[in-house]
Amino acid sequence: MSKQLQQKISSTDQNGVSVIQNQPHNSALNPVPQLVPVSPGGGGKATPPSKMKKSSMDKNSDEYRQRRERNNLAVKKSRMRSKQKAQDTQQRVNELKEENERLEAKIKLLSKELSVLKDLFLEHAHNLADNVQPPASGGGPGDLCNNNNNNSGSNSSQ
Amino acid sequence: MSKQLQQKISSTDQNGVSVIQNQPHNSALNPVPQLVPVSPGGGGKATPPSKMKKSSMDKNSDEYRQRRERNNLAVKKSRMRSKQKAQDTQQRVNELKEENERLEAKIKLLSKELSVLKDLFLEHAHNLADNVQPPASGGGPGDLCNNNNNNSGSNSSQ
DNA sequence: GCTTATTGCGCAATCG
DNA sequence: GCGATTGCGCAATAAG
Repeated sequence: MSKQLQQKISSTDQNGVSVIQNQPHNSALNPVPQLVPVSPGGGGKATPPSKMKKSSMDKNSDEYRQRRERNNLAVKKSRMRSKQKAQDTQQRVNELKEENERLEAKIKLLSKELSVLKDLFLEHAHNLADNVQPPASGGGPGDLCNNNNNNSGSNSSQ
Repeated sequence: MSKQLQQKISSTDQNGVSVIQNQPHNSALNPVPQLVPVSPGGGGKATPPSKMKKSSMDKNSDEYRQRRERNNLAVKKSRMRSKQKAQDTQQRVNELKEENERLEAKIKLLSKELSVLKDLFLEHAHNLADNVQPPASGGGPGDLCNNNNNNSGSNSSQ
């Protein structure tokens, strides 16, 4: 992760020329009339800086083709990985979303349970304050011995 | 989103030739002696199928260059978006992870609260049983409110 | 049937 | 020197 100038540098393309002539070795059919510069070690050259690194710069060179092919392979591999990673990340998102929902559901349930228990507590406190034991009137669940059974299904492991 | 054959088809490259000569119009510096095939519509062409769709196939054609340039732009744009999207996805993962942790913490807290309340309840129930209710005669367990309480401290979720 | 968007691929520069 | 990444352009499709 440290490429910025590459853009400019790579734009060497602009002045340069890239010829692609894809034929490793099996040249059974060679329809292309060989339009390669073929000016590697030779003389002239009009390219400004003129690098001329090695003889490997030869497009005809066997070595050049090998290097290219290897690089192409590497590129393909790298891209596959990259794509795979992206996919994995996407999947991770989905998984996390699901887990989130589960957790929220659990929170909801626990909250409800807590609320019920607190209500029970309050009511009981009232009863104590008012009297000692008024007959449980209507709505209120005065039954203290009937509470901890709703959580039976809430222990869904993780 | 449906490419599979493209691989094979695109490998037309293999027999074909791709010449890149990057010079929109601004040819201030033109060190390269123009090594373009220049055999678009003109000459024989040895490419097997030989499509020759239109005159737009001319590499020299002005229109061709324009289309190429536009496509290059589109490509760049598309790739930028793609990259952006990937980044966003990654970020989403981080956010979701954080939220997950928050939720789990909350669950832990609620569970603890619940546990405490339940214990309180139990204790109270016992008191009631002991005091209000006279000890039921006989050895039988007169405690009616005591059946499912072993789980008091065992709110171990996951 | 045009245009733009997306995708696979190869090249070259660069990084590690 | 070598493989891995990355920006870029090309061509074939897909999508609109």
